[in-house]
Amino acid sequence: MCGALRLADAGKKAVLMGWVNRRRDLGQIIFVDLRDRTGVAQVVFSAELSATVHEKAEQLRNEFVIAALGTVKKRDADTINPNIPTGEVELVVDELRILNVSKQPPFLPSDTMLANEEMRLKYRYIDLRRDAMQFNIALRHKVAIAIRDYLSSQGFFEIETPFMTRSTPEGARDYLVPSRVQPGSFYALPQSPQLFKQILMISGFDKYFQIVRCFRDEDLRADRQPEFTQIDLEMSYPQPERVWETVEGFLAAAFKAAGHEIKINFPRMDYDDAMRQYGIDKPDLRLPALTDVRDCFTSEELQTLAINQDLPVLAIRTPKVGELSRKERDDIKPLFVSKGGARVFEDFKRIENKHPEAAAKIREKVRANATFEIHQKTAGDQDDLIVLVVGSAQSSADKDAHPASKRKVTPAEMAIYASAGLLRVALAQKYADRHGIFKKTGNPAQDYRFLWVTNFPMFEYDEADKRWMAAHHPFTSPHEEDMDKLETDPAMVRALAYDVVLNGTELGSGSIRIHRQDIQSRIFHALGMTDEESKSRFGFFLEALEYGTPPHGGIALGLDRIVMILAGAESLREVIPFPKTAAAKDLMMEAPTPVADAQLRDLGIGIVTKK
RNA sequence: GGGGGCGUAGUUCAGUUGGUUAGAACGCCUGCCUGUCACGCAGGAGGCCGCGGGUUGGAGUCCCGUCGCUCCCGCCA
Repeated sequence: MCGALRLADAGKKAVLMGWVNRRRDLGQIIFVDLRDRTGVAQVVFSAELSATVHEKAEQLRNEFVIAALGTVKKRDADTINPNIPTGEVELVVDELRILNVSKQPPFLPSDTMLANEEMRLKYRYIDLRRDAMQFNIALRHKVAIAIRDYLSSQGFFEIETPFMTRSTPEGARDYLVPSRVQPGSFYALPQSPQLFKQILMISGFDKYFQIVRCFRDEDLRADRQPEFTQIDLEMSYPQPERVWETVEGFLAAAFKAAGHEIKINFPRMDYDDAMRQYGIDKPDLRLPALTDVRDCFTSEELQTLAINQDLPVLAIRTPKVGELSRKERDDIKPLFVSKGGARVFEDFKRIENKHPEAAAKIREKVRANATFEIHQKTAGDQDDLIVLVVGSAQSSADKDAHPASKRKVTPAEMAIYASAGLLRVALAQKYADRHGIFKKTGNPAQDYRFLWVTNFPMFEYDEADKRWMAAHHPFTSPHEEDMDKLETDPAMVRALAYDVVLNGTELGSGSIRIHRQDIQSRIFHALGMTDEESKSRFGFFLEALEYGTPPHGGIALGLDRIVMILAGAESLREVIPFPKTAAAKDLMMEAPTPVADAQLRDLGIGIVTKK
């Protein structure tokens, strides 16, 4: 293989096959960098050696596929290329076969400048030839194998579950597959194998896993594709800690396969604390926490500044960003998303001018608050950017009206925390070059900040539908001690649910499940489902629960996201060979497409054009 | 569903206040070149300025619409 040639091979006969990555035609001598999966090697065509071979080599162009037969030669000292692993040798060719020619590609795998997304996706087979993509796909393979091996060694069985299954109206939109044999009926592609894996527990396969494709027909993001791969697992009789150990074990194996030794026993944090300290349920621990600096102001000051005294005043610290110019302060504004009554006080200078005492207190308090920070030594506090997010004086007048207003973090407070949490991340991304926190240090303990977020609320209130929804999913078990509040005070019920978070990305989400039919029914009730409804949607499952279901629980992690972070990529598209665009299209295959009328007739489907 | 960014040569981009024949780099083609490795040198070809409409004496540039790519909010049990 091209990339494998080494000094030790000098003198050997060799055949290299691959693509012409670059050619350098010097007249009587032609150099070609030949590329395959393993790397590049220089092959030499000399007119002196063979006029016919040299003549043929003159026809070579980028991306031609060739076989070069010759002798591996140690390069002269002054012609060694230290920039490539094969740079000490070259293949002196005495026979050249052109296996295939190539049209001029729209872009070259060797280009330093990246073509735009549209081009890359349309000509994905060329984009995938690039080193970076070859590396990412190889990394994905290694990670998947490591996880399989680890889970298998821990006694887990990899068991497949159907792709054509039943639509469940809860949750994400389903991708539907029409049935020809049952006209008018549809299968759904699984959003996850949730019910199947629970059924497997009921079936006695007490440790299950699967690296499995899941499908959700929702709008995309850089870290969301309509089809994505989960590491799905479930086990019988576990405490949450058993699940966490398992996850930490396979993540350690996966990161090891990628060359990183991570420390296990990830820190744990209650959902409430995550929201209060970071304003988000997936905190990026690399960045400083939020600080409530309400007590740094006097009551009069708060009034003067039109700040709501009953709501937190949150300081966002972004290290080493320094003071912002007038223009930069304007640039921040679009980053801010107000969740309801929240307002941004981007001009900290104004507070320093008018309320110097408060400003000094804020600086002190913010710097002292470094709960989970481990490596930001700020050179001096002048270097930090401080932005305040506050509640408008008139906001949250009706706060008691909300069904969740008795929670530890009230909905009105939550709006401020959430707004600040989003801005905190947005600022850090915008000024990443200045604070350098996102740059890899080579120390896994700093580069990869894992976290378990636990004790999520069981239900979220849907303002639009005026009803409670399952925060995780309706098969999640409530805390034992909250069981009595299911009917009386659903807002206060905590779930035995947990997320594993890495650097602000939710890697996975799981829970201990309900294993008793009566409790499952109560949950469906709490979600506003009648007996008839729950029976028609989940009857088979409720029935299964009645035949000796062991306690069980599990989790599912996004393989794509894990690989994305390991690859240092900004988008899932960089680690998925054939991804879809933001509009869920495959630009290479040109999917989806309309289908022939005959096909539709066969399925008993008519198309209604939307206005 | 909403908001932001982008769309000009094969590719990546520049294009001033609306003003001659729309530029650069890389790639491509031709020629020269025996140690290059992002080879070099000389010459050349290559443009529906995403698409449609409007304003204007005149539009790559301004306005409206539309399509595509992208990021974010909503959404993703």
